[in-house]
Amino acid sequence: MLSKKTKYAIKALVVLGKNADKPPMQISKIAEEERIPKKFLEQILLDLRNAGFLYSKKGAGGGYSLNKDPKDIFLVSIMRITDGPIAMVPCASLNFYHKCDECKQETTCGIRDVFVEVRDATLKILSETSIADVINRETTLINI
Amino acid sequence: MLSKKTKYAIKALVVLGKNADKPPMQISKIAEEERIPKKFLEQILLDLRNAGFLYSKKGAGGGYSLNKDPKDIFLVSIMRITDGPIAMVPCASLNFYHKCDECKQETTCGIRDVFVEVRDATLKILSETSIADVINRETTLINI
DNA sequence: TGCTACCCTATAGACATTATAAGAATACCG
DNA sequence: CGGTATTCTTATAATGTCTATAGGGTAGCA
Repeated sequence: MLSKKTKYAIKALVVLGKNADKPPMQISKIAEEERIPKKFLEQILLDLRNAGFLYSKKGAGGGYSLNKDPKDIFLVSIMRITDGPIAMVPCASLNFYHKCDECKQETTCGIRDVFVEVRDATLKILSETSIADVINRETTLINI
Repeated sequence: MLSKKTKYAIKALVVLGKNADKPPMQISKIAEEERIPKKFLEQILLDLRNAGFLYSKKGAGGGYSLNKDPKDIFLVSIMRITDGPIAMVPCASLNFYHKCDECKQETTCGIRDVFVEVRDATLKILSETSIADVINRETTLINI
């Protein structure tokens, strides 16, 4: 399951992506528009900023704005910051690998083999889909 | 993330699949071989039995055996029993759907749209892979 | 009858997720 | 320069789920 943290992160980035040409947007405005608890969002945006996705400005008229082109922010990167591993089992994770406690022989584990396949299928989609794509999907969906 | 419950369930079914032609296998033996806490495994096997995947026999010489052909037990079915939804967001789940609290318009949600795609890719693999396939993968991996 | 092994319910323990609190630090603006 | 707006930081409360254990009940077999 995707954590709420990640879902909120994506939603915030989408809003900021739509807002790209305007002045910085305040936490409270994003929180209100997307119905996200403000203080929780505050932490999330900070993580995204520390990861280099956002630019922040303090003081009056401050707020957050994207630090990258929405085309260059992929869902997989966001998820790895906020949720961690993409794979469903730790032993199949590329970036957050660790051995399963009870596994005897990882190299010949059929379960792992299947979930590596699942991971790759998931990864393909998530590493090809950017914030810009999500925004495009929304406008496409509206016109159906 | 896959729960340990599900991983244990798959491991148990794989062992029982390899053991298909022999007399029933006791919980304690499965637990020992696969390094699964016995009492926890007990619950899991009960779930699988109630779902019709296992046959159980009480008394001396009793134990568990498969109630279906390993070819007909697919990972997706096991996961739905032990973990629940396959999708990463509840609003993209087929069997465990429920609305996201903060979502305003589900039909035009780009996030949901992406994760429906991820779900389908995952589902394709998990609903085509059976316990027999997992066993086959293991023997194939050994010969590499 | 006694042993073996499954069956069932309850609950404890550990951990992660989600959210809130309170204030510090910084930037803008009159 | 002082006040206000806003982000930044750390701590911690609240909740929930996952994992595991406990303890006894029940059915079958010799």
